[in-house]
Amino acid sequence: MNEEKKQYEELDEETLFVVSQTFKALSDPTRLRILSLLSNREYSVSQIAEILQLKQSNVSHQLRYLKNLRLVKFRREGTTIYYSQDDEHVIRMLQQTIYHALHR
Amino acid sequence: MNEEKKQYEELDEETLFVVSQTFKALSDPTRLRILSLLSNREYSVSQIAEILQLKQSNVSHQLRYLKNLRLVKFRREGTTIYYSQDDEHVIRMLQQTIYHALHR
DNA sequence: CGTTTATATGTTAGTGTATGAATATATAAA
DNA sequence: TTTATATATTCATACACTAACATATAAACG
Repeated sequence: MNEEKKQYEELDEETLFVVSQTFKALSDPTRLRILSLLSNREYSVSQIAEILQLKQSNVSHQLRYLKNLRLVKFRREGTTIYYSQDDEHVIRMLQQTIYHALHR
Repeated sequence: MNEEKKQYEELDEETLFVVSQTFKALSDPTRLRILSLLSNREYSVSQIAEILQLKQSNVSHQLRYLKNLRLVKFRREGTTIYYSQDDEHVIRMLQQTIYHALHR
């Protein structure tokens, strides 16, 4: 009745950090909206700001955050920078969870 | 070159809230460790605290948090309360993400 | 009832995060 | 090279979150 505790193998710290970071990226409504938008196709920063009614600086902040986690990528075209999603797994997870939330 | 903005249908606020809440639950390392532990089988509060080396009050707080989101459930046996996971979808998502993090 | 054990809750200090205003940088066009 | 446009960054601030300690509640049992 006492030995049963011993079996569980803990997650290593590195994995724990990566996983929690990933979920943290998805825990903010603004980032969720941006990622959800980008799951379809690429958009420029100003397009994102206009569509989602956000300040440009806010969009830039969140895109940097997402870029650091390699959840989005970008390409430049003149002065315009187009962002798109860069992690199929995360996008799939997001869409599944949205579906799940809509059909509860 | 201007009309392409109009198509995107925004997530409604309720869904956005539910989804971000769910991910927020998973964004904290302590809650992740607890949920990961509970994905196998049920454990009492004191067992969780001992296995994960957490303060009892901390475990209780996190369990209440997870319970409010219906991610865990519990049953009482005398003074002991056993908690177990209560959302297959979230557990699956967690395990997939752990797997993904381990094999990158 | 009083005591012990298991769990829950209130409170608070420290830390982290999201946002916006102002400003800087970068590219293109004139 | 000046000007306009798009994006990034810096800085300040308000707010949220985590974890710990202290305390309360609830059940079991003598």
